[in-house]
Amino acid sequence: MKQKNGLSIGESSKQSGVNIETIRYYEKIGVMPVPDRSASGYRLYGADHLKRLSFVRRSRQLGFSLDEIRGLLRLVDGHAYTCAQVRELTLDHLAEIRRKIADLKRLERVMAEMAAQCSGDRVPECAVIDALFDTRPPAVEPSGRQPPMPTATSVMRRR
Amino acid sequence: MKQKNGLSIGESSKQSGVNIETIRYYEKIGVMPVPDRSASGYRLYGADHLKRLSFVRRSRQLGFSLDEIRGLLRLVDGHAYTCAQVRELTLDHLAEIRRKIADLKRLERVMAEMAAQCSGDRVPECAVIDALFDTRPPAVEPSGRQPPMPTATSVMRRR
DNA sequence: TCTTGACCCTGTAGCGGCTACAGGCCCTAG
DNA sequence: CTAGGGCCTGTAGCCGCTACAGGGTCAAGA
Repeated sequence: MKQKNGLSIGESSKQSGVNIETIRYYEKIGVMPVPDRSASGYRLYGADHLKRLSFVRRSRQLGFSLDEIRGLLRLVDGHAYTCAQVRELTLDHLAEIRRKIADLKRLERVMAEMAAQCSGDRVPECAVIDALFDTRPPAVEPSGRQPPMPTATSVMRRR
Repeated sequence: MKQKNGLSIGESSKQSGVNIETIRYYEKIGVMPVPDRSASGYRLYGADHLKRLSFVRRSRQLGFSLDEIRGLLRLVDGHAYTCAQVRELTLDHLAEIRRKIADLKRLERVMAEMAAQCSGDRVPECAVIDALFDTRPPAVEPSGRQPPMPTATSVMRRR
């Protein structure tokens, strides 16, 4: 598997935990650099590629968007980042996570309340359905934009 | 705006809070029924359509996927649902929300810890970057599938 | 009556972040 | 020499919309 000048994409995938298709995708969108190729056209990766792949994976796990990761990588690549810059991105992201948590907690409360209304009866009447058919507008809107989480998380108003 | 046989799509959009394009999209994917048309081909909506639109909107706000909503609507349309069936869907959904909250809270902790390591110095060394480059695997995997939230929410292992 | 502008129509393409294929080449083990 | 796994490129699909382009329709004002 291991050529003298690098690892195959499959080996890199195993070691970094990033899917093969995803590695090629990252290359296509410019998150990963174009790698060297073997004589027969196979991609060859070195230790620096592996580190970068792990960086991207880790950042994705932490919920950074690929765009945010591009920003982080630009700083890293330029060796020009300050800790303060990085912290700012991190804190922005943290704030967004907290917004999501708050939204989901409101959601949780509403769902739990709806479920609690259910008697489990066989009749075609159900508090949940009634609540969903209720046309009153929700009182709490989701806190700002949340593009990484397309399903809305706003909440019905208190009953 | 109001024709004798129904509301225009724009009026329905305003009253239901569902975007015009989204209403047409719902029709295309079969969540909304094909409406009557005026002589000139305009869609005409009645009170039942408005109720259904509100139902879908409300359910989306509560994080139900369109597929789950289709399930709810099938029950409603058949007038054959039991409260127990609906409650089951609701509780499933509630469990998923709770998983997401738990994942996000782990995330929050890790991000906050990382940010706290930051000194704000100008030097090109940063605890956040270091942590992201750290190749150790995360200890906590995300709890099951979470397709509605594509950004991963697994978390690095405790430092 | 004509014109303007708001509305509506269909159809298609794009978003993010992948994933899954189709149809081919390459490489190694038996 | 053949079978199988790996790798290649390119394209299409997933969700839940949103944003066009390129037209038709309708009502109010000059």
